[in-house]
Amino acid sequence: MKITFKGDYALKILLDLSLNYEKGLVQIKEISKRQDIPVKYLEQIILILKGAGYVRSKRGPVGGVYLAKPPEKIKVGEIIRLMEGSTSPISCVSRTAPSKCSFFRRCPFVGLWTEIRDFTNKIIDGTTFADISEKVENMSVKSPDYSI
Amino acid sequence: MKITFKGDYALKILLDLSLNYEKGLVQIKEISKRQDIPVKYLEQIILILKGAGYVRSKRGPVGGVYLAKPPEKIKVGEIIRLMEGSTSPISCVSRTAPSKCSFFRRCPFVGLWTEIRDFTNKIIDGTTFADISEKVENMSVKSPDYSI
DNA sequence: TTATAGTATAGTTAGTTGATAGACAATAGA
DNA sequence: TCTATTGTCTATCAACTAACTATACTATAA
Repeated sequence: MKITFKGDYALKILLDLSLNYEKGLVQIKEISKRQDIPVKYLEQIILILKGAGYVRSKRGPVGGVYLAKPPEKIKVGEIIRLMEGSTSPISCVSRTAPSKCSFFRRCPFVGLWTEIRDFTNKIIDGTTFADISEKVENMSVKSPDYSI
Repeated sequence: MKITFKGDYALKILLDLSLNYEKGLVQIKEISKRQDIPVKYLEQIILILKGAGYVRSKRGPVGGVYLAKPPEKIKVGEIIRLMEGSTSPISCVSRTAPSKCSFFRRCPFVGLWTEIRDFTNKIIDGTTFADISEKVENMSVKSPDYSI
């Protein structure tokens, strides 16, 4: 698994929205500033998140975006797969988009890739944005200037 | 960690040389055929492996390439890092080529990336080409047409 | 001397990443 | 209704990477 800026940005956006889940609407501009993401690029990512049902929005003045479901219902893994595709180290062991390899049936490396894939999935699917938010809040107690 | 064709090819090359460790010289052409790797691309990979000290060669007729050290002294992880670079899912937690992130000190995602990085390293550094060769040999007993 | 086999480096093509630009659509409030 | 504000949509682009492909060169055994 490789996380690019796109995936990293998406995670930061969802975390920002999670931390503001009770408040409601948040403006794209604000997220851009807080998370240091180019606003025009951020807009595109928001559209993907909207299309996948994680975010809803309201246009016009006092408009903004907000989470479509509670943070505890959104796994980090879902967002990574949405933005980056398969989490497998190599496509022959991908569950979401497998590719054929003539050696597959008897490839001596497959065991390694499968172990790594399974562990990775366990970690990222075992963490929700509620867990991540909680971490942030715990950090904020100790250092109140936390701004993410 | 993402394994591309380059890395995948390199692993297959080293496995081929490991299986032929006792025999000695192996021609690039032969490896190309057995492992189904474009010969010109394979040559480039061999040069990288040579430069890093894993392979030695002899030119001219009856020339060829061979392993510079025994298979049990070569970890899969070394080759992956040589060909693909860092094994970290994201550069902020890379040990080989770390990058700065303004959120790093208090990023709530870092824990996930670190766990994945450490597990990945454990797997690929805990396996040598002797282990992989052994797997192949065990497979071959059951299905003698194994050609990798 | 010549065929053989590795060495070295420079292209090439297609696709991806990380943006930027600009026109458009909805809506709250004057 | 007009206008400023905010999100929506599509196009474009430069830089980079992956995976080859091409070509000239060097060493060596017979």
